[in-house]
Order: sequence, then C-alpha cells, then structure tokens
Amino acid sequence: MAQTSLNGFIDALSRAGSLEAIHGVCADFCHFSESEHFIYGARIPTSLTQPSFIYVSGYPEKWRERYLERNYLCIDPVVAHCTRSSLPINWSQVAPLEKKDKQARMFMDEARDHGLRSGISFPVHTACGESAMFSLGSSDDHKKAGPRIEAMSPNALLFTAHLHEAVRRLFSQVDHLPISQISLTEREKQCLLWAAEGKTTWETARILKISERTVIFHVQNAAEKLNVVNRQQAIARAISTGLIAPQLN
Amino acid sequence: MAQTSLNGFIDALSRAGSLEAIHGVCADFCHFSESEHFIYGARIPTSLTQPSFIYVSGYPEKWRERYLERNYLCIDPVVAHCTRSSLPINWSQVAPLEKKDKQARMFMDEARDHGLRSGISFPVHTACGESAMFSLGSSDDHKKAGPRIEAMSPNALLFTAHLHEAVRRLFSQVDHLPISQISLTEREKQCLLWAAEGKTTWETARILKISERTVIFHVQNAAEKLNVVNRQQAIARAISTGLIAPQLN
DNA sequence: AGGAAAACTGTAAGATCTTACAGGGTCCGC
DNA sequence: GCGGACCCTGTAAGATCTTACAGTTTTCCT
Repeated sequence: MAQTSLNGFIDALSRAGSLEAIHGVCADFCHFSESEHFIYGARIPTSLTQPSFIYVSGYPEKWRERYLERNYLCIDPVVAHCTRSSLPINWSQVAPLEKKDKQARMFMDEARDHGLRSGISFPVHTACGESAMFSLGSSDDHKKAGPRIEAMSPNALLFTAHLHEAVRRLFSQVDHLPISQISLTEREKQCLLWAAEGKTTWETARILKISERTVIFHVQNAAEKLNVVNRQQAIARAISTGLIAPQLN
Repeated sequence: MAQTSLNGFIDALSRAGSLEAIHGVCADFCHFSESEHFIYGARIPTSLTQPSFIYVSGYPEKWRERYLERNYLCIDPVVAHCTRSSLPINWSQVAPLEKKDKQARMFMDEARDHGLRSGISFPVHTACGESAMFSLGSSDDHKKAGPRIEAMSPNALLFTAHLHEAVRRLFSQVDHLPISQISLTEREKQCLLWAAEGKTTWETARILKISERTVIFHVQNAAEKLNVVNRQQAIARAISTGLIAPQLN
C-alpha cells in the first residue's frame, strides 16, 4: 500500500523498524516521484568493529557492485558535493565541473551506461560527522526528467531528512543523547572545552583566571559525572554527547 | 521587489553579497510564508579570535537582546533539537518535553510573552561541525498558524539550505580547506579510539599487541595530520569530524 | 627494482596529569 | 538556619604523556 502524500511517507518512515521497511518506503517514494532508481547512503560513525557505511539501495545491482568494487565513493563528484554542501545537486550540474577531472568524467559516463542518465541527490548532515545522501535517478535524459524531479526537490529534501533520522534511530549512538541525564556545570564545561582545544591545565587556569588545582578539580568532577576514567575520555564523551563543541579551525 | 516563488528566493540568495542582502531575502521569505518573525543563527567555526556565531535576525529586538544577555542558547530546547537532528521542529512539539525541564518551560513562556507564540525551526548542518537553524515565528497561536506553516515546511527547509550556503559563502573557511579530506590510517584511528575510550598508552599497546612506543608514534602522526597540539585535542577533533566514534555506554 | 607510505621499535629527559590528602567560601531554596 | 550545589585552593608522590633522538621492516604501486 504505497503512500500518496509526503506526510504518508514521513509517517511510514517514523514507524519503520528495520532497514527492509525503510527500503520499502524509499521504493514507494521513488515511484511516487516518478523516478526509476534510488539510493540512500550514510556514513554513520559507530565503532571500529561495526560497519560505518549504511546503504539502502534501489540502484541497478550491477552498478552498485561495480561502484563498491572500484571504490567509486572516492571519485564520485556527487558524493564530493554532498559531503561539503547541504544543497541538493542536479547531476546535470556536475557536468561543467567534471570537464577538468578525467576520473570524474569517466565515472559519470559509466553511470550513464548503467542506466543512470539524470537525477538529483539530496545531502543531509547531523552532528559528529554523520552524513548521508539520498539520490533519485532516471534513465531518461535531463531534459525530460529534470523539470519533473526539480519540482519534487523541496519534498524530497524533507523526505531525505526523515529518512536519515529513521536510519539514525536504528544505528546511531549519537542520537540517544544522555544530555538530559547528565548536566555539567558552567565551569566544568569550560575546563573540558579548553582541554579539548588542546590547552594544558596551566593554560586553562590562566584563561579562566583560576588556579591549576581548580581546573583539575572541575575536570575531575566532570569525569565523575560522565562516568569515565580520565580527562581524554571525558573530552570524548562530552563531545559525543553534545555537551561541548570545540572549535574546528 | 519581493520574490513570489521559491526559485526567486533561491536566486536572490545566490546573488546576495552581504549579510544585509541576505537579511532582506529572509524578510521577504518570512512575509511570503505569512510569518511575522524569523531568525537565522549559525555556528560556523572560523577561528578562535573571530566570532563563531552569526545571526540574521528578524526577531523582536528586545527578545533578541534578552536571549543573548541570558545566554539562552544553552537552554533553548529548540536549539537543542536542531543541534542533534536534521528534522524541522514545530515549537508546539517542544511542549511535552519541557514539562520536566523547569528552565525550558520558563524560557518558552518568556518567548511567548515576547510575541513568539508558535513557529517552526529548520536545522541545517554541514561538515566539520558547522550547524545552523532558521526559524519562522508567529504571534498567532499554534492552532491558527500551525497548518499554514506546516504546509510551507518543504519549501522552507530547502530555503534554509540555500540560506545557509549563502552565509557559508561569505564566512566559512572550512569549505575551502576541508578537514573531511583528512584521512587517518587504520592504526592511527585505532590508537586514537582507544585513547578516547580512556585507555593509557600501555593499555592500548596491550590491546593492539604492539609496543607502547608505537602507540605514541601513531597518536603523534594522527595529531600532526589533524593539525592539533596534543592527544586530547586529537581525540576531540577526530570525534567532531566523525573520524572516530567511541562507544557511549 | 626503486620509492613511498605505513607500521613498527628503542631510550630518556622533562612536562603534564592523576590521585590522595585537607580544607574555605558563596549562593539558593526549603 | 541548614543542607546542597557550586566554586575555589594547597601539597606531593607517582603515573602518564610529550618530545627529542635514531632507526628497521613490510606492503604496495609504478
């Protein structure tokens, strides 16, 4: 029973309890938006032993295999765009760029040969390096499929956000933040934050105009609250749970 | 000359060369979506000495001042949602949550007193810890303004993505020297990961069955690649950029 | 076959963090 | 007024990390 409205798809995603269920919703949405192929790929840092990449594929199996085998993730200009930007990208807009990049051009040609002539990809990012993209592709050329798919963009972007959250619900650790449980005091956060910026106890003491001993005191208290064994783990957990957010320069 | 279609706004954003110009487009879009107030706030890591937060405000000035003065950013439950999720949030959905949180409830009440009775916020994230949100608010209550604004959600989300990119074009350095390009070797990631789990050099050496010296070697190499000064900052940055993901127990 | 990248190892001085001891002070709500 | 939360401080021994020195081995690509 395929959905007929955006809200229907969103509801379905919020109820989906497995990757298979999510796949079904995506397939329906793909059909709804009059596209032939779709793929969702996420980079969700989990841990070293678990997989970091999650796919929900409605792509031609041959192309997907080829893609993985040749590690095209590193070449794919659409992926490159989606990791850097939050804007949807029409594959036809990649064309001008790839002129310069031989690898990228060959890649796009090969995709065309596998029946992916036109399409749009929707990036989505969340905290701590989680990122994903959802692509809708067609074997029609851009002139034919372009306007149709462009018109769907706002809806597809919102769909992508919900899709990503549905997957996160299943896989992400970051999602279930104990933020409500653990709260650090202002000082504790400051001391941890400066430590995360690479400052020593002495430097932090200078910055906050307190004694070294007090900085140690706050870091220790924070570590106890976070239930960790030392400073570096305290930093790790405080960041992972969103309690602090160090600068990235 | 206010825009009358989503594409018009998007074009205007792509041409905007200053925060003032962007403000104008936002105000038009706000009017277009029949809302009274808007605000865009971004956390764009630039450098330690430059401001990290960028605002484009169409909020009541009094409320904005009050917000900054009291540092409500740390309390605001809508901000909390937007930093963690990629989903738009209707302010009325916050209500159930705030029951438990006295601070949050008082905050929402105060917002209401300043003429922000209902609204939706749209989060947007990009790589390397950049995040932002765009809010549309109204002094009408949720029942009156809710459906109107809900219907705009897909368009507003796409608008938010373009808005964010327009601001990034003006301010972000990350776009041009992407940390996401940094790749750590398997060993470097392992050593950092175990350090983030609170293990000492000696413990990590045992776990990986290598010498202490080698663990130090890998951590150092990782720190160099990440352009940081010590172990704790390396952990912080590797987590923030999603290169490693320690367990959350 | 040569070169580059990755992985690996040792020693040692000095900087930094951890942990244990033992406190004093302010502010706020009940 | 009193407990509780938060903030603040000192000393000192021992554990851990950082940095400097100087290498070897393996793997992979051209």
